Amino acid sequence: MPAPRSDRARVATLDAALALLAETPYPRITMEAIAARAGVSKATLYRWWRSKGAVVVEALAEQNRSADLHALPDTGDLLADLSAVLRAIVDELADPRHDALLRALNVETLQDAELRGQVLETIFRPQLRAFTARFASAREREQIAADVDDLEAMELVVAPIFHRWQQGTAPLTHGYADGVARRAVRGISGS
Amino acid sequence: MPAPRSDRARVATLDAALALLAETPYPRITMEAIAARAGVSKATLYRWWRSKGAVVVEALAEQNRSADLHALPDTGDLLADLSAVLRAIVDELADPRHDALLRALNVETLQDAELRGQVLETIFRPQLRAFTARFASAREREQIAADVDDLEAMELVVAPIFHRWQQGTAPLTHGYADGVARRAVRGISGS
Amino acid sequence: MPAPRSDRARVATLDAALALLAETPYPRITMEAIAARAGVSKATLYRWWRSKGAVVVEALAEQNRSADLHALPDTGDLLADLSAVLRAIVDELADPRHDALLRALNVETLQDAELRGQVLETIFRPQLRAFTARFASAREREQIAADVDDLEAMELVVAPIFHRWQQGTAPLTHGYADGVARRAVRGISGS
Amino acid sequence: MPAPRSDRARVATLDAALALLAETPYPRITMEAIAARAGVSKATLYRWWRSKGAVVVEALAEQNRSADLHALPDTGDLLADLSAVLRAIVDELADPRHDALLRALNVETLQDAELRGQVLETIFRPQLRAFTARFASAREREQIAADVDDLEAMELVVAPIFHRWQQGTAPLTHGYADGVARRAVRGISGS
DNA sequence: TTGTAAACGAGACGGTACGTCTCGTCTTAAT
DNA sequence: ATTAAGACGAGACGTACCGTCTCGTTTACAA
Repeated sequence: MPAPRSDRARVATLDAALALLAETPYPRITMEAIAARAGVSKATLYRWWRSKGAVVVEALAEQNRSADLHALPDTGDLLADLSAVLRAIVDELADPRHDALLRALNVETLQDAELRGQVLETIFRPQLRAFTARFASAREREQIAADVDDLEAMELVVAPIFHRWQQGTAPLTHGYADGVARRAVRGISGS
Repeated sequence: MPAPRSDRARVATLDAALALLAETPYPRITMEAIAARAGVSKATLYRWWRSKGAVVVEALAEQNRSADLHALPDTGDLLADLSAVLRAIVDELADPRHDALLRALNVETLQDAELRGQVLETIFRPQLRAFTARFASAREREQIAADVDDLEAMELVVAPIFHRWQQGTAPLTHGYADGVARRAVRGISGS
Repeated sequence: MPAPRSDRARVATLDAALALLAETPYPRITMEAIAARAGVSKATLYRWWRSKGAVVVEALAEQNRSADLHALPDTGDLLADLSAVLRAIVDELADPRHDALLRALNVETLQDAELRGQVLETIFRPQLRAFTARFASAREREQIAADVDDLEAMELVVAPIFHRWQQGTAPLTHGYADGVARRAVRGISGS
Repeated sequence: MPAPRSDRARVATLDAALALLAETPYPRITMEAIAARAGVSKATLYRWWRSKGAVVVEALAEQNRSADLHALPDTGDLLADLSAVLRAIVDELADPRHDALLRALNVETLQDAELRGQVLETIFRPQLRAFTARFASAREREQIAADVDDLEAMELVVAPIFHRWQQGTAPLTHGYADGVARRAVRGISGS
């Protein structure tokens, strides 16, 4: 009998969050600002989201759904394909917009296990599936050891990239992406 | 006649920060609380540190200096040694105290490039040197490919652990540590 | 054709208001709470009453109607009778329940002329009539000057009590009630 | 050693409160608005005053101090003097500005015993002293009964006026003021 | 000059209550 | 028996304040 949840409010909120993320340093974004920008009341915000992080995570998840980035190339050459993927990631991370977004996301998930789970489901999982697909084809060609599962393989491939990005241990270049791909492919290959 | 910077205040501040980190969720720690706990005025705090993050980073750096964790075992068996190291890291990360500390550190460095650099110098660099020492011995035995530098090797080894820890993609076990060590050693090996 | 006003809702609302008045400091009573307590929707509340004050005034008027406090003693001794009445008022005002109720009522009527009129009609007027009856009998005995009307007389009698109650200028005792009665009777007496 | 209370903030706050009282219906005045108008932070407001009412009471007390309305005429004719005073009060209450102020004041004191005490000290007491002075001179002429104290006398005189003002039982005219004065003087007179 | 203590302006926080507004359901009478 | 006006419950919504908190600065005094 009560009025159902307003989809307008929901969409406006997520849009506002994305817009603010694009123009404002993350920690300076406030619930107050999101509410104002969305033309939505704070009461409504807090009714549906626990925190700024929760809004942002859902916004990014939404955005991720529409985008169908989720397919890896399959030329038959695993090393080449992974190199391409890692280079693409490196390029994305070089974009200040994307960089800021990802930092914001990590700041939140570092501190909130529930959001971590949500990100896992809505953002990480689809990407893992893309890797799984590519790995399946590689396994047919016996390019991957039998005792390595898809998650382990994916993490060996991508973790060094994100590590360098996050810690800033050294410049994040295409060259590094190629090196990581080479070492990772060797690492997961059978014999 | 001018009073020089009070070392008492400095030490008290860093101690207070560490104490608070041990008992309070990081985002709820405030400069106010650090000042109160240290018996130091906020003015003094802000005179010497830019932010909560800066205090915390310096406190952890200090702590890191005293501890001499910085040496890897060298039994001649690279895989075994790295497995041991990764297992030790996994154990540390399982400690809620350590877990919270590292999350706090990452939250700050994600958002502040200057702190990132500071952490790099005072915390990461010493650890890298420990790996470098171990890798040098491995290179003599030709267990590491010539075109892999120490930083690249180290990141291949440790990044998957930290990735899984941070993202919570799956449980962080000794078994995973062993697997990562195995794949990474293969990945950086020559021939 | 339309559904008529639901008496159930009306009664439930007024009952809820009285119940809340008995247990909660007035300014902390809310329309929200009245609605919830009465099992009535806020829309219904606002359909029939302009404000919290309007609900409360009607509730008290209702309550006042059932009670037939409205008769003054008539022993022939005007001073004694008025003393008794004023002592009774003093006793009522000493009851925290009654005290709170009357404060709430005054808070509302101070700020809302319409409610003031309503209270005048439903609460004050019946009490005035009781005084009028007693004064009529006094006039027969020529105990009241001809140029003093009933309202003037009543106000001289009761106002000092309410003034002391409201302003807290001094303790509100039976002794004071007697004094006020004595002075007022003298004040309204002929020659 | 600490910074003392800022008099600038205090004065700005009280001024802002008075200004708002002059232009805005009392219940629509908010702490928020007072803070904004005064250029003072809400934290400072709440540091020094418990509530809106507390600010207003102090503001009016301050204003009252500067004004020295506090002296009654003394022509020797008690009735005439009191008539004049009551007429002056009636005139004041007819001024919408003053009316609103006094209603606001009563709304607060009705609900807050502490404020009531404060008003008693800072506003009522000085006025009582003025009456006391006039009554002293009347007592010398034996115009007041010995068993009537000054407070009792004053309340008999002024309460009917304020009662009619507050309850709106009938129009508040000079004629009524004269009548009240006449009855009250008779009521407190000896013989 | 340095440090301490506390007040300050700014403004976000999480939350409450307001009064309005859909919703569907239920209750009347007048068809 | 059907309809339609409208009262009703539930509760979501935008608006506006609440009273508290954090933060970095400032002020005034002490050492």
